[in-house]
Amino acid sequence: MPKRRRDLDFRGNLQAEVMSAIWKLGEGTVEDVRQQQAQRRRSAYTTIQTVMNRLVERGLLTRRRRGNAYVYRAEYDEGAYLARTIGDRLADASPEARRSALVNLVESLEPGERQEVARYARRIRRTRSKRD
Amino acid sequence: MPKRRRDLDFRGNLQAEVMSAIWKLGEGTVEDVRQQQAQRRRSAYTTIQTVMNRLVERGLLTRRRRGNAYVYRAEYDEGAYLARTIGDRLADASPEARRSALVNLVESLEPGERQEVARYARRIRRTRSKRD
DNA sequence: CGTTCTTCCTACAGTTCGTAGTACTTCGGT
DNA sequence: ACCGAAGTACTACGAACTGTAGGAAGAACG
Repeated sequence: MPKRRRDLDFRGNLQAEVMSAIWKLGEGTVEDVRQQQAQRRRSAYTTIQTVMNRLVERGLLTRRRRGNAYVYRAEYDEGAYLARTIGDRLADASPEARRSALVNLVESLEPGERQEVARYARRIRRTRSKRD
Repeated sequence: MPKRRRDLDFRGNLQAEVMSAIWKLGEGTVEDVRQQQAQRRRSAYTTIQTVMNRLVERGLLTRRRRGNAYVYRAEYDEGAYLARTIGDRLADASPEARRSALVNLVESLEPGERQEVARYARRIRRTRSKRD
């Protein structure tokens, strides 16, 4: 009987859409998020509400009252969330796969990003070598 | 009504366990995979079989006959799979989040890995700068 | 043939997701 | 003080995914 709960993570498309909207807006009400959807395929108010409350239950969003309504915000910013889920994946992998994935990853970066990664890596190295 | 299918991806624990076993073994039969489970919580033969066949349906495993039984192998090696799912995540993220996640990621690497990443990044840069 | 290994097909209950209706609450007016 | 609009809470439901596995049936061997 399935009972897991990968702690932080969401699989659904709508959930991803909601998180994405909140990250973009910084914070927002149910209606705000709803307005972010293309007017064509806009969900019912209650649909978004349900999804958002489920995300609150799971600790991905928090909400606080503002007047009559609730304003939701993300518990983690997008970068942190991303880093975390990626880190989890890497953590579960074998060392070889990890290595291989990193190489692939570097390969896929934009030149600017690659440069920044390299620079940052070097910086850490310099900083830490003083202490070791 | 949920209809998605994130193409390549699996969420279940048992599925992850199976993939992991196959990656470790290189290839294997249902029984081989089953033997990889701790004897305590070993699933029924048919349970593993079902899961493996579902993974075949989704293109994560392939199988071919060997005598009476089927031998399963992974369609993608672990590194490729990992790189791919991570790449997908990064692709969906905003540029800032992407950047931030990469920095976090570099931070979390082992010194050796970090060095390798930096070296590899530099190598690509050198190689490609000749052409630009 | 009977036993054994395996496969195929079928089933089922627990969970997540998307979707939304209904009924209640609360606030800003009139 | 009463009404309508906005928002919330609660409830529901079907589809998909998962883990779990039983039973029928085929191939293989003694």
